[in-house]
Amino acid sequence: MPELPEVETTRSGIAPHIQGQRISGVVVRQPRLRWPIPGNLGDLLGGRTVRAVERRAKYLLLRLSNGSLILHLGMSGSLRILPRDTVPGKHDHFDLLFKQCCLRLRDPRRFGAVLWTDQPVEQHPLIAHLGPEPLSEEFNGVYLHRQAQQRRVAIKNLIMDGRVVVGVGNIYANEALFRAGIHPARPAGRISLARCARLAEEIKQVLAAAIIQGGTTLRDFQQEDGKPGYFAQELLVYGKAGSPCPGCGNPLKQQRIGQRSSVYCSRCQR
DNA sequence: AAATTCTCCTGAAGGC
DNA sequence: TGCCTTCAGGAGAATT
Repeated sequence: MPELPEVETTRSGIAPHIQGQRISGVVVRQPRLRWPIPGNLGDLLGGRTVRAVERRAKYLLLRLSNGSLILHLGMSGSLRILPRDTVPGKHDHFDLLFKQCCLRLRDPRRFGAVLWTDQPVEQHPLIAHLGPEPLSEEFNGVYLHRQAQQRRVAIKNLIMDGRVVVGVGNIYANEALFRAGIHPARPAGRISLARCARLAEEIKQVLAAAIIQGGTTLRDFQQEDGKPGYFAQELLVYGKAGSPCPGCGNPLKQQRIGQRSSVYCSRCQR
């Protein structure tokens, strides 16, 4: 499922194909995503050139001269670059057509989004109140520790809260907490500065490593060329409940924390 | 105010 | 073989 590494992999994959290219058409086959795809996208986008392909949190931003197209992959979405005449599949909901190719959104569970804004994208309601990027210097141990003060919520929920830090979804939250030796259910306010620093560092490390591998493919995720991401083979705990802990050999436990499945070692993580 | 629950959706997997 | 139930989850909205 697309988290930050998968979205960044998608961004870097599609950018060379569409940056500087003119949009010749828009196809909407199924407008009912998380929010309806605007009906006038054809008029807004037709003939415009994609100036830049950027990412903020898990949102992809296609910058045009008259505004920005905001794309979100939800949890089962993927974007591919295809020949223009490729026959669409069942869940291929949206195409942007270019002279040489087609950018196609596939999203079986339809939790994704295709939105438009003609305002500065930083002011969009979905983006304006987001926390810092995890790979930025702004996100560090001191910052995380400060955010955790007086908070009784589980640390795993805190690092998955987009107002605190963006882009950390369930897979990488589990992995980072294991690598940092912190129990996912530990109250956020009861973690020392040193351990917050370790956690912030592990979040950065695991995200950066996953970007290099092209993200994690469990079921749906595909890179822009249709290939899977290869970070799944480097996951230490996610999806491995019952297996021996890579650190101590004890069976990994699974527990729901904040409606999310969490995997951890009760011996290595405190 | 903070924390929890609900909601959208499809497909895989398990039970009988 | 097939139908039913359960689970998975990003993140905004609603509720406690």
